[in-house]
Amino acid sequence: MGSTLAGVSLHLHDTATRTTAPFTPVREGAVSLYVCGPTTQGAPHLGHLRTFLAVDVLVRWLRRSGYEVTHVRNVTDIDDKILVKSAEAEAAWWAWSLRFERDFQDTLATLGTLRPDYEPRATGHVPEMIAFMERLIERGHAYADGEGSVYFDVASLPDYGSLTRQSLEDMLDAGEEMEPGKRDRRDFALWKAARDTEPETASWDTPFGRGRPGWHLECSAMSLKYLGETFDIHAGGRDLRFPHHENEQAQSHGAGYGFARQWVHSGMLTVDGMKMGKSLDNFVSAADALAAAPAPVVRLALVGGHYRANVEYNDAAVAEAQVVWERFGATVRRAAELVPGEALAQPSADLESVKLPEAFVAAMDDDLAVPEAMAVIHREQAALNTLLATAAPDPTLVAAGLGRLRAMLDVLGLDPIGPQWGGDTEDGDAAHTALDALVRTQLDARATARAEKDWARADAIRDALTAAGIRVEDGPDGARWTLAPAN
RNA sequence: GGUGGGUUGGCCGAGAGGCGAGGCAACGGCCUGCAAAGCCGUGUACACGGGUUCGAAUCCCGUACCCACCUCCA
Repeated sequence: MGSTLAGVSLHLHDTATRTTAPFTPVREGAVSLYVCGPTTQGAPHLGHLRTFLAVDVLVRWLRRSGYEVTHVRNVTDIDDKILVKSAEAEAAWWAWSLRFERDFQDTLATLGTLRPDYEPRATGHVPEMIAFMERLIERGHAYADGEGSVYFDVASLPDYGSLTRQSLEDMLDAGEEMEPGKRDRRDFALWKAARDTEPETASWDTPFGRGRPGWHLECSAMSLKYLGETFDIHAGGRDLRFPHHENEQAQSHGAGYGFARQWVHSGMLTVDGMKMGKSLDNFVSAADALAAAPAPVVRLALVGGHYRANVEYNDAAVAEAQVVWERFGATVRRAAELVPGEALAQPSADLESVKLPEAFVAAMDDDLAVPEAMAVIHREQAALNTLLATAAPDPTLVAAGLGRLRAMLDVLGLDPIGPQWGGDTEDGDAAHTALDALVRTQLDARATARAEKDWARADAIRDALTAAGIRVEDGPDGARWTLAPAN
């Protein structure tokens, strides 16, 4: 690790400049990355997950490239909707929030994502937010309305709108109702005054009155605390660009901080071409998706496209991912059987020493061109399959090909026998060992029948195994078996 | 109305001035006792109309349609 950093190779697209340029972090060899995490108002759906999966691939690639990555993903654990929904459910807002925070974390773990280095909660950073607001007020970019709310003075910041290229005049046209405490309807809330209808636990005392965090402010405060005044990458879903990211940037620039040097925005997950979401009621919950297909298949369906493009999610896409995933697994397992000793249970860490094919590196370095990288993976897989089809494949060559294939798949979090999918537990499992012994007796009987050219008996045995969900494959070195896919 | 993105073969999906990325499906072949798996081959596609060029899916002009954000949204 670390040695691959010779020269800048990764090029990343920056939403702010709309260009793809060489990536150079503030601190050589280290990358600081902030991503807007979930608002824990409800169960995760696939649209939410797509962003975090895209970031996961980015983090994996940065680490694989030798960077030391600090990955921070916040949890918005208090907001209007959390209060409304928890009240409707007659639950404490904080219990409601934690429930879905855990749901998100469990789901992301199921999908094989690496844990962020920290997942700060908004409610844990009230003092930092107060300090941030005081600083903004001092510098003339914010004002308190005297009722407990604090607003950002949009007109005070010349570069407001620069991230999304919107002019202040145009924003006036989008007619939003003027809230009483605002000086200008385009101003946004940094801090929201407590309301009588809301629980006592949902507000905090501040010099400006009692209230609770505004959505935008928390991200500026938390990124400052954990990543510093200037950090490398701010990531998030494309739909967050305005107002959220624009407002975050306004706050941090207004406070005199460099803030994010680069913006990475992922495309939306779509259904029939339209953004998956609650408002259209076209979303697929993570739970439903994971009940319908294995986790790695869902993962493949979500990370297989380019991160900046929209990804269409439907039954056909899942079915295709399923086929591709099974083929990856079949090739990797067949190859692993031929590599002596440790290779079977080779931990992912060892894959880091594998030299990746240049075409794969070039694809990933080109703004994470996963579809192109996939093409390289398929080529490597075909070559390995060809090798495996020969009578007595050279184990050294098999090991090399297997290492390359697994290492590439691992970058996408899709190594079929990697630790995130439980490793190669199938072979260590007692039930599997017993089943293997039983199936072997059947296969031996079939081999005898075949040797005697008793095709009827041989086929009857195979049919019985097939009916039991066992797929028989004849190869140059005899028959092998696999469990037919469950889904 | 403003801002940004898009329209590629049966389906999905890259590419971005000259060589048909890749995947799924289909068909054909090889292998096989037959299968399965695997391998090989087969598709001349780039919304429409003009233009630039020796050459355009790729550049320019125009048109149509779609999507996202501009309000909470990953």
